[in-house]
Amino acid sequence: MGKAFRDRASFFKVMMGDFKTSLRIPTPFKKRLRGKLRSKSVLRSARGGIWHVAMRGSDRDGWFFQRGWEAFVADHAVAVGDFLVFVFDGDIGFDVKIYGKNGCEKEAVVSPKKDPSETLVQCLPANPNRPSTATAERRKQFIFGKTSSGTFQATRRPSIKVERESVLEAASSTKFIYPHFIATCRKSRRSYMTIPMALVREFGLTGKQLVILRDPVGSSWPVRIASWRSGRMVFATGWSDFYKGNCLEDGDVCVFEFVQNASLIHVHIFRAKEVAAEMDQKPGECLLLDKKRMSDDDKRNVVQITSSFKSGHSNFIACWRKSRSHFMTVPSYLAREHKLKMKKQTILHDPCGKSWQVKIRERADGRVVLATGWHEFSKGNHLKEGDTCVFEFIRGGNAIQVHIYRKDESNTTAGNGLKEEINDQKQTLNCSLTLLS
DNA sequence: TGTAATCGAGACGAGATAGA
DNA sequence: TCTATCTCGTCTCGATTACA
Repeated sequence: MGKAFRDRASFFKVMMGDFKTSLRIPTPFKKRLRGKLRSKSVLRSARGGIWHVAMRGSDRDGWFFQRGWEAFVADHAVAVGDFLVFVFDGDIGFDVKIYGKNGCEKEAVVSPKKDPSETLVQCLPANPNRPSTATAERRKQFIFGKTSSGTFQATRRPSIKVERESVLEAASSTKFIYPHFIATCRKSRRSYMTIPMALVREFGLTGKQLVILRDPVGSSWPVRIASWRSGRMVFATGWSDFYKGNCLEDGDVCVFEFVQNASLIHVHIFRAKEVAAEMDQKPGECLLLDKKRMSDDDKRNVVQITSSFKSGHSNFIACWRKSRSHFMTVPSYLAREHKLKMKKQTILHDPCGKSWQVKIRERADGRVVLATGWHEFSKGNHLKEGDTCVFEFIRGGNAIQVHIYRKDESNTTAGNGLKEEINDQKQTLNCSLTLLS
């Protein structure tokens, strides 16, 4: 067990009176840390999310958590009589533990607030010129793809359950200040955790032997970094202690946030069971292809779509590119699920209702692609670089409804009631295309 | 224009090995 | 014997290149 909660500056507050809009910081605490506290601070809850709060006030009238505090209160259902412990991390903010009136620690009620404009953008693509880093993220997307049957069918991962998609989404949607990577815990990896090569290169980890992992409750865990013969770098000795000490389970998602130039790594934990319970009523979401290759605009565009697009059918999203002008790869598990290899051809329905016959080809490496006919579909629907297509398998997979989200149109709606506008976008698009034709 | 082959990189499961 | 650590082979994809 590493450095514990009690070893850092901290204070506690019992929630009384008008605590929902602002919270007074004890004056002695403020004086003690004079110069160390920032006007913009962050609160980290035990479940791993981050809330940004502004610190306002004066030495005469006292200092308060204000803007942003209200959201923290709401997200954690903080109530009168709750007991909160704030532990200063010595840098940017506080780790917060919340105890209810029954004396037990409370869990967060909802996921940290999402900001579609920033989601996905802060995950570190260490070197955008290297396709391999995109591959890593891309693979995660495929691994967590959803089928209409609600289970995953990746060949090598037959037992993965649907909650993993949710917990990964919750982790991906949370804002983090520093470069970070996201990894799913598995029993088979309880004794080590692979570090993406992008981060290894970015932080020069090859020369490092020890890092400190800080868990959500503020405990520090020294973990050795091992370099394997394959070139892979992993959290080795010490990781299993962290795994057990934080009661990690198969499917839980950890976000490793590299602070202080990677000598200290904050680990945010998203428990699969908890997130799955929250997401129970959330219908199937889309599978996104190779988001790391996208521009920031495209990412924002797609995030808006994924947050608004709901379907009971299996589906996937792809950004249109010149390299995909002649064929479009279908994720392998969806191809298997709908037996596309046997079908040889399928029907694409565009947003105008027009049908396009497209041949299905199996490439030598086993990949299934939309081939002859796809190019005509692209031209006929005026697809351009950056446009986003959602492929929804309908009629038992015998046809595919293609929803098109124009890059230009999406950009113009950014920031203004996005969800409602995106929901209406299909209709707008249908009208504009009807006019064009 | 359309299709196929190849490459590179990393995730992952399974199994081997080392050590307590 | 059990657990931790390490290695290997398989799988996946987009990009690139070659060819018809």
